[in-house]
Amino acid sequence: MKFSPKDLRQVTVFQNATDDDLDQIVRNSITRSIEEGEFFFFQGDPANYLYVLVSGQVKLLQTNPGGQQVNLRTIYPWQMFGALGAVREQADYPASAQALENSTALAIQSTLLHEMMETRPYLSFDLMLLMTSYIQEMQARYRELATERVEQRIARVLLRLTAQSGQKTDEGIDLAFSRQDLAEMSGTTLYTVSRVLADWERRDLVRAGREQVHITNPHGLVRVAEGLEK
Amino acid sequence: MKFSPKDLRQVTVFQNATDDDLDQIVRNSITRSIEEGEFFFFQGDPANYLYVLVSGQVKLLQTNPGGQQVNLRTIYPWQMFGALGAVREQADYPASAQALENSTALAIQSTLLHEMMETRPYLSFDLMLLMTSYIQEMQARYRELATERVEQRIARVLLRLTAQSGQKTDEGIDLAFSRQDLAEMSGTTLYTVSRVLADWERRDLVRAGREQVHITNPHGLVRVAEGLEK
DNA sequence: AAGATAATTTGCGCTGGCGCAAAGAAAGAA
DNA sequence: TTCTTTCTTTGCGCCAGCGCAAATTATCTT
Repeated sequence: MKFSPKDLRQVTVFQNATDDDLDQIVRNSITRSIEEGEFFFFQGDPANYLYVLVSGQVKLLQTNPGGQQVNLRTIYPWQMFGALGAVREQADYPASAQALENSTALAIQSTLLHEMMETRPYLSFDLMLLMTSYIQEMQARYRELATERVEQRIARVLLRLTAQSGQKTDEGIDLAFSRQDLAEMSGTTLYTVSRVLADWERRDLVRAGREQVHITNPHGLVRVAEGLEK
Repeated sequence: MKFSPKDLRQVTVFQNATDDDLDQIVRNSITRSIEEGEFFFFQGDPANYLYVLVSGQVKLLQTNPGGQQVNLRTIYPWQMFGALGAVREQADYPASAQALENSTALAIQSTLLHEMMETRPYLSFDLMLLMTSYIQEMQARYRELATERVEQRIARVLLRLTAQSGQKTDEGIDLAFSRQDLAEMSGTTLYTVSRVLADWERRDLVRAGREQVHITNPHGLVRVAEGLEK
């Protein structure tokens, strides 16, 4: 997986970086490729690197003491991950990062980031803006989990995924996720996801396949997410 | 409610500020006092100010389209709030801020903050650190809500409140919150909170009164939060 | 002290969603 | 092709937690 320093400008936090900055980052970083199912890092590991995904797809997940998992977010190319641990000195990653498909990422030393932040105000500012958007998203998801019922939450997950990664075809939108994935993303179980999708299929909102959801009626799905339907 | 600019150094984000900076902030800000139950701002208002609580207690809450509320966080003196909206230009507050008791806060113009951030790198850096800690907290709470049952979540809320504001007396810890408050904080209903507290009282973990919870056995409560009990 | 108000408790019935288990379907391996 | 693995569906029973309603208790007024 080849890329040039300037590709890094697609990363929101690096959009204001100089060419020199980008060169320096790439020179001092390493490229890591891992296969589907493997992990870039685990929750609790010392956060010595922060990552920029170059290709593939990565999910961030948290595990509770009992071993249950929650999906926090899915990472797409040129998004940063692992930054939460890496911005603090001596911190640990608060989540694990698992590749959903064969993936390549640039691993940037946390210490390098710290050094750069000292002399480049744009960096902490842009990082701060990124963090605020994450907070807002987490707050919204928290509210949804606390107040909305499963059907709505699954609908929201599908709509969010559509915005992030949906492949638009002539007739609707294709999403490639298993029932288990969707369950972790919406805070429910794969059984319930399966039943809900089956119901939606009867109502001609989606067509569901193995590790695949095809949204035929996005507008109807929005109505479900709003709680208007039913 | 009188205070001097130097008091602002208790605010984590201002701990590295110069005396001049603090003077300038106070000179360009206004002090707002409101009574219990009133709001400093509402979700959706344009975020023209960010606040520092001087005295009292404020809760941040989000309302969904259907009108249901979720408690996001409780603010104590010398904590900042409303910053999430205020750091972005032209943004709205993502939550409402309601006084839990008569409260006074310093209202700092968002534009002033923006200006200061341009020339004072420590500001965006410290804000960024603050934001990362919020994210981690929200992620943890999200995970709890998704994977843990009500009893555990209420126990965690009580323990979190203990750490933040608990008045330690000879025999345990006093917390002043209504069943409704605790319900909103743990994502459940006041009925369930009432029943759980009644059960805990039988098991000598707490003593409950009107708008009051007295934790007699914090260690036992930790066991409940961990899911070990029962 | 009596009345008004607000917070809390608790009985009761209900249901949304969980999760086991077994069967079916799709994809991959040999 | 056949076997294996992985994902998905669905019947079934169950229960945690919800929420109404009515009673009880605490606090505040006058």
